[in-house]
Amino acid sequence: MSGLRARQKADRHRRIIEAAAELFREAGYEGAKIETIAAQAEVSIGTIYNYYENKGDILGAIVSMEVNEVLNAGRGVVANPPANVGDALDTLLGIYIEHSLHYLSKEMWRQAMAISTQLPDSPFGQAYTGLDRSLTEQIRALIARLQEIGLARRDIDGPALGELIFNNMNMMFIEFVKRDEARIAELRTAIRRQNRILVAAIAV
Amino acid sequence: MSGLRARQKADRHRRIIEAAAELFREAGYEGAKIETIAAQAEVSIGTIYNYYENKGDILGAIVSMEVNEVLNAGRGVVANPPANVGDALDTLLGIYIEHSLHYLSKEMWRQAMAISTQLPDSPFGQAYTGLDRSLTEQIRALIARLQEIGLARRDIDGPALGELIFNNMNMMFIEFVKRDEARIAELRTAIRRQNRILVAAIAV
DNA sequence: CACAAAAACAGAATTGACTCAATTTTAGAA
DNA sequence: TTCTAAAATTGAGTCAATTCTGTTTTTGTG
Repeated sequence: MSGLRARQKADRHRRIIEAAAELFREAGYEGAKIETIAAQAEVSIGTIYNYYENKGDILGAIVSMEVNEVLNAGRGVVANPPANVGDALDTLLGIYIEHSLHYLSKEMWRQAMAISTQLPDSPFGQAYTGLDRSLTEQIRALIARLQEIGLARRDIDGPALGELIFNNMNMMFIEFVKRDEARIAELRTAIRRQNRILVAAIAV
Repeated sequence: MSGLRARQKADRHRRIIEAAAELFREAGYEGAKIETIAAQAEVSIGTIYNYYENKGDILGAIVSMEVNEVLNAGRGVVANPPANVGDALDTLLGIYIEHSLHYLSKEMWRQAMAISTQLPDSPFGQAYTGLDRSLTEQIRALIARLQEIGLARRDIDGPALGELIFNNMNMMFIEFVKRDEARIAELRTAIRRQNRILVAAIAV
């Protein structure tokens, strides 16, 4: 049996997330009150806390969906990378960055990032760290692929390089979401400029 | 006249910061109540909010003092760098990292970082961004110095490289403060490993 | 010195996230 | 169908940051 209880549970999860996503978008994270989310999802305040440990975890569920989509989109690039190191990196990181504001506003990103460092052991804190690691692994996979194909030098420390590239992009992205007026195009240009140093060092 | 009002103001600032620093250390950031800080500083709650916009700004004042000390310590290295690129970078970043936990616990760092991304336009948010920029500039200055002396290639994009090195260190530091069990020695080793790639690319 | 305006202070009231004890609903055994 | 234990829901209550308004202190002028 699919179980009445299990079905109701999934349904309530969905209603809470949908209500929260809408309110976060309309009123911002701080502006969206748990009371309002509860009303909109037609559950009580207590029920929300039965499903999520705290307000941040609700945002976390939304962020996780977004990042997982990005990871999926990245798979194609790793499997079939452009024919030189510079373009390969630019394409993969470009996917990450261009996707980033589809569902999440800069304010939501700021909150999500803040919560993940503030409460690294909360469910979302751990999930976020895991997502960062997955992104790092994907970049590492791309580098390994490029080394395999013979586009990148084999004597380079691939894992360390992958982490370096991810860390740099991530910090640039953090600065990007901190400034509302910052544009995606400028972010990509700046990252490309930094990566050029690395590309020169590792391209065969 | 030095002004009674001005003197009282400076005195109250000092008392608030001292009380807060002590309580943050003893009870942690979340554990330190504004009410208690006010009592210990012998001012009212309202007065604290007259001096600082919010609880985060109090922590911010403490963090700023710490980072400024680090910047000062770094000046010596820039003025008189070790005789090869790898050691020069390692020495400067080593100063940053080794100093970092002198006055501030990991929990305080987590809070400070979280606040700076959560409220980038608050007084502390802006100050923190400024501090990051100063650290980046110091690394850039070191690279420029190494290029001058002839230890680093002149055809490298120094500013971009400086930002890359800072961003990577900073992100590694963020992950470090997120895990209570992480050790400074491991952090330095990991950063050294990553920088090795860069050092190989830029040393003459 | 007396006084009015400006600045700073005080702490009660507000606000919103989160808790918890009581109530309701579901599962499944008899 | 009836009953009981377990699971889930509810919302009033708690707690701590922040706001707000009335009071006090300081300053500078006549």
